[in-house]
Amino acid sequence: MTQKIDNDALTKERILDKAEFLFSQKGYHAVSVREITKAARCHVGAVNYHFGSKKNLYLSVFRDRWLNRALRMQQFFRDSLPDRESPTPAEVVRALAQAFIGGPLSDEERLRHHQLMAREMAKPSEALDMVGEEGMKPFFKELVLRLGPAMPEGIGRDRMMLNILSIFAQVLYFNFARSAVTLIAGREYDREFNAMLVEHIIEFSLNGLGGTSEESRG
Amino acid sequence: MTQKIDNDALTKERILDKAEFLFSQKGYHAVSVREITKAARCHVGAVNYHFGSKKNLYLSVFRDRWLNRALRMQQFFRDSLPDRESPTPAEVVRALAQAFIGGPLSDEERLRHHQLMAREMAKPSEALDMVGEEGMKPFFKELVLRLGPAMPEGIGRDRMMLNILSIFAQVLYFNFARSAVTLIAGREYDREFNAMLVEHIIEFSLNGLGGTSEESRG
DNA sequence: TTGACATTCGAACAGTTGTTTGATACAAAC
DNA sequence: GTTTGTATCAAACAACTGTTCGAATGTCAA
Repeated sequence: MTQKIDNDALTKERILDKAEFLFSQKGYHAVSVREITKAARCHVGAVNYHFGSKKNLYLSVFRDRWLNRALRMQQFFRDSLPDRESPTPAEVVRALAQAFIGGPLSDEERLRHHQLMAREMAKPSEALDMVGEEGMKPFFKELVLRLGPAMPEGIGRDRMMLNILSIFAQVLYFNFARSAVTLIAGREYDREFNAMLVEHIIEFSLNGLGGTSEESRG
Repeated sequence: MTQKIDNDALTKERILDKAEFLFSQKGYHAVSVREITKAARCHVGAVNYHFGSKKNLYLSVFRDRWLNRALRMQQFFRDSLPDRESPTPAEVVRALAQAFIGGPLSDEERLRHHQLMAREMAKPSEALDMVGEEGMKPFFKELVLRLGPAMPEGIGRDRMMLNILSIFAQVLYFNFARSAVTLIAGREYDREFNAMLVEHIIEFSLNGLGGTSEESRG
């Protein structure tokens, strides 16, 4: 009764995958259900059958895809930290940047991930509430705890949050604003440029954090 | 023959204004012509009469509104620079950040401005080409010229561009991602928080630039 | 007043939107 | 075999999309 053998779950999964791709590329309203089903090689009713509505399909993308990836990146970040008790801020920032720029995600996955989030930030929906509570907030709290004790003394909680946000700002920007960066920098996102970006964000962020370490020359 | 006396030009201007507001808030596809005309208190045909098409209305928003504001901010930046021959990178960055965060724009104008651009970067259209060529590229070239001679020696052109992009990344982010920042930071964008943001971006950017000055405590 | 003009209005256009429905196919349980 | 539950498919739904059209309106020049 649950599923046939093969094509059943696959159809739902195909829809989810194509929907995520198209939503990330064009945004919610610019993508029609028919465009999704065409890409997923199924019929229009399939979306409402499997997900109830277009809106719910969009939420499912965040629940079943985005959140998983976010947690994977967070785990990668923890595994990248040195074994010692209290890593230096520099080490935390480096692990953070590497997890979110390099990390466990393929280039294409990362592009989807950050474009979806950028759109969600530009016009928040229930999706942001959900992944915000279950994915972003807890991780942010964790970051504050890790960075807190070792930060330049006297720095306020507010100031520290802003620092972390500035790091995410760059990670997000250099992913979702690729076209503008390409236009301005006159460079494509090839392997070499990607590597340069990683190094730049790490260095810029380490310095920005307060120049707490000479490790910034990475 | 050209215009009536009053309501003529005003209708076109009202459409442009409401269109800009709605486009910046929801994005191109999420806004219907009827929604715009309803907000502008005119009739559906008015858009096609005055602008030809919805797409052209969108382009007009960038041509007649966005570009003007960009140029105004750039001029404000120049006027903020000290009179001396070659301002230090710190002075340039400070003038830059202040022009784009504070500057000649009202809070609401700035919000519109950066949200429009963020959307355009997420999915570029002809609009980005246009304002890219006429607004962004020339200003970027100017920045490179101003910063170039005084930067930490040996820094590559590429690296310098990335530094500037990282500054813009923050300016853009803290404007278009207000909801996420509010969610994470637990603070509204009140006057106090805005002031803190300005100071943070300047400090973070000055440090990120390479810690070239102790002025960073500004 | 007359004519020319630009603008407004209301209605309608054809096309697309998300969603619903009923028929059909198919596998597993009885 | 029959029954049961699930998935696929095609057709249709009403609502909305951007755009076009012709009549009406108001304003200026002659």
